[in-house]
Amino acid sequence: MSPSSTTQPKRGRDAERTRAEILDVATREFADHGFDGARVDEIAARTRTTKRMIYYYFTSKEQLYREVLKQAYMKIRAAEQQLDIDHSDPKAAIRRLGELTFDHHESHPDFIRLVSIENIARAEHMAKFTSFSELNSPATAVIAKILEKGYADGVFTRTIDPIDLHMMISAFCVFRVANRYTFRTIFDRDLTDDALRERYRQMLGDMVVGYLTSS
Amino acid sequence: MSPSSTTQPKRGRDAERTRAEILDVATREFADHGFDGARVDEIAARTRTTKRMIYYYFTSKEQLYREVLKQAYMKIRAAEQQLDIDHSDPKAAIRRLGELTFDHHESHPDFIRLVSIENIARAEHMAKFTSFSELNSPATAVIAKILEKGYADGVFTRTIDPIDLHMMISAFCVFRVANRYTFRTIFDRDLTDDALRERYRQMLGDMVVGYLTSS
Amino acid sequence: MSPSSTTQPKRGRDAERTRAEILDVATREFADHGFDGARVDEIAARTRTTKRMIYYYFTSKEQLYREVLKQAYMKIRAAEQQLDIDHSDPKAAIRRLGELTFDHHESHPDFIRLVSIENIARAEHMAKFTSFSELNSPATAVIAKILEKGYADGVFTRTIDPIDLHMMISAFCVFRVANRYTFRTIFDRDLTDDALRERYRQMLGDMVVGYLTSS
Amino acid sequence: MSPSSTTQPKRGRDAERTRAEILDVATREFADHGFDGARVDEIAARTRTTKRMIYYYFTSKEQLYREVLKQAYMKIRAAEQQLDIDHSDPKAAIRRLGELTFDHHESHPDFIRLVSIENIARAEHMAKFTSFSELNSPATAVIAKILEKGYADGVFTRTIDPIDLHMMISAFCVFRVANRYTFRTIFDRDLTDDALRERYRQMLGDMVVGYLTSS
DNA sequence: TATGAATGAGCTTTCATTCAT
DNA sequence: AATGAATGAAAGCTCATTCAT
Repeated sequence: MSPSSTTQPKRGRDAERTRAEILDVATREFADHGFDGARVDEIAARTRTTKRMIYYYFTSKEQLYREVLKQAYMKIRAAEQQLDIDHSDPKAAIRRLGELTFDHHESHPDFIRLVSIENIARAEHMAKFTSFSELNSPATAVIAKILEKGYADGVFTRTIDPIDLHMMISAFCVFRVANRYTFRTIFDRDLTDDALRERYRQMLGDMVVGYLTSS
Repeated sequence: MSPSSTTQPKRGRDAERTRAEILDVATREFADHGFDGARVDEIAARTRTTKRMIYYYFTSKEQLYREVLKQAYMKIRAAEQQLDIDHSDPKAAIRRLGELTFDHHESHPDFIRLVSIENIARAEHMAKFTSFSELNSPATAVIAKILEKGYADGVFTRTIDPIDLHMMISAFCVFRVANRYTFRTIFDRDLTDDALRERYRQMLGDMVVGYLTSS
Repeated sequence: MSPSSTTQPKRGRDAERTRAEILDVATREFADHGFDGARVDEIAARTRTTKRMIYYYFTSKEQLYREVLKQAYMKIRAAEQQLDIDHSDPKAAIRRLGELTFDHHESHPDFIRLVSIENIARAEHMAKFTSFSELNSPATAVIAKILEKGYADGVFTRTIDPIDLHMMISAFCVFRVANRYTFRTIFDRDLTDDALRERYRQMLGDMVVGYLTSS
Repeated sequence: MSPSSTTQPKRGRDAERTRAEILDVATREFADHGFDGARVDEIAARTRTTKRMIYYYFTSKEQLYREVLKQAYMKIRAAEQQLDIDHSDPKAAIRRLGELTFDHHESHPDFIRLVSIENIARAEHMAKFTSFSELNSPATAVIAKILEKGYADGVFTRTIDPIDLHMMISAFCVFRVANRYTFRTIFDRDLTDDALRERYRQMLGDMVVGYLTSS
């Protein structure tokens, strides 16, 4: 319908594809080396376009990084939207949420690296985004519902703020992925070893349920 | 009073002091900006010596970083050696250990930043150290003893590996400090806010004791 | 006259020319001071471009040196291709070849200096070239032909390998140019003095012919 | 006898020994890397003394180099003094001189490298020596005598200046050693190969005798 | 005589960015 | 919309040398 779509459809789509490709390659580069360690030249080299194009589309290294970060969060949040948990059994539900979070972090190490990188930068890049509401995790809403049911049913005896519980779960899941390198070096234990996954997955659930039901 | 104060020359001399000063300033610079973001010029500027001296003492930026990291770990471990916990009441003991860890991380944010930075680098700088045994946390030994007593007394009902429990505690304490910037941006909550400290401090103890006593 | 002369922009553009200019100036700098003694800054200063451009075109000081060396050899070889010698009289022919080599070395002292420099470096820079076959002197082929005719005619009575004869001639011509400074200092004789040129030119011919005809 | 020899004989001798050791190590370093390529640190590292001592004894890198060069020439000249040639047969005598020169150069590649290096520097370091007369090769005097006898006996028919003949011989011997690296790279022939030595040794004699006896 | 500590000056190289069409 | 060529500024690092006793 749009005039451009009829006159130069290939170009238009290519532009979108090029942008996406740059973003994709940049995500890996930033996740691998941090903001300062990332090289615009390297990103360009791994793309079918040139360095000049990166500036053409993204203006600067910093803005490119911001777009990378934004997209990473958006993808994560989109995935979280899918959270479909049966609330009939609160214990099982909160355990299930923990597992989903656990699996999710494990399968998105680049995202976790970007978050670490952003924290090293004191989140000053994020601060330049226009909107944040869209980034707020839908997980907290799910947690809130589960807690509500749990308290109503009397199966949860200790009260906790949903955001705090989200933090507790995240801490466990993030640490395991984010700090695995130094942890392995010091304790000679690979927290992300396949053989240990199930152990930690269950430990998380036990920990959360233990917290909510004791006292 | 000291004889050296009268004989010491105008410049330099105390090589050990100069080295220590460089290390000190470098710790802040690396913690603030990461390895690639840190500037040797900046470190020099904040020291009474020159950039040349940094290379004289530390050979390269990377070796300086390694020394910074090593010293950071050694200081932390030295502090942990002080852990003096009364084991008579296992519940109270493990709670106390959690609090000490909690306080410790809170008061050493630079160390936590360095650890994050090192994990971004996949711990490859640490890997170049000669010895690691000295870095192994004494906390795990303390935990082991507490658990032993707890199981013997029958107050702890769920078994856990000491290293895993150390991980659980660390995850909570580290996340709160390391990820506070992105967390605040997204959830509008400063995890290190003074007003919230006691809440999280207690939450950690409840979480650990809850885990060990439930089931 | 050329259309490009009217449309060309103010700065740069002719990349090939810039490259050639850098190469030219670099040749002199390396020939004058050796690899380690040469200064990239100095090369830049004598060019219409900047130091940055040198790295843009040549990546590193070493690669620039390699290109300089390669080009020097190629120019020399191209000149040797012109060798047009009448083979009818073998004695005259080999004498003529000696003279051409003699003149050639005299008029290319920079090339001889570069060769000395490369030998100091044990030819390790040359070793990084891809192909050498192109550098093989065409002079040896010419020598081979002259020798063949000489032996067939019976005017040459001593056999010698063409490459060895090339070496004998080169040794004489190269030494006179390459070692003239120390020779002059010690023997107070400038081997490249104009007044002596003809004497040495003829001495070379006599030496070669003497070798081939005696015994 | 001297007072110092009785009061601190060890020190005195050590000083001389240290100087000699530095000179020895420096010779190799300069011969290996040229003047600019040589590293004072490296020389110090390979000595039992410190870098500071090098400056204590030799004032500067350049003066150290000059001493190295001077000593190298003096050793060579001292060896040449030994030249003991039977003059009864001029042909055999000049052939013998050539062989001695040939062997001499082959066994002192470092000297030849230093000479090349000095020529790269246009002999400006040598120019700063106080005396040169001592450096003048005694070989020319020997050559002069042999020539004299040869002309008197009528076995040599072509006249040549002794210094020029020395040059002719040196050119052959020096080139073979000095330019062997580039020569091997280009012609795939190692001029200093053991298997070829006798061939070139004889070629030199034939060349010289051929020159002196032809025409 | 001997020396450990210090250093100014300058080197090669890198990097994000913009010019000019 | 797209791009090859160019670049200012600064980074990490090196080197011969001297200070201060």
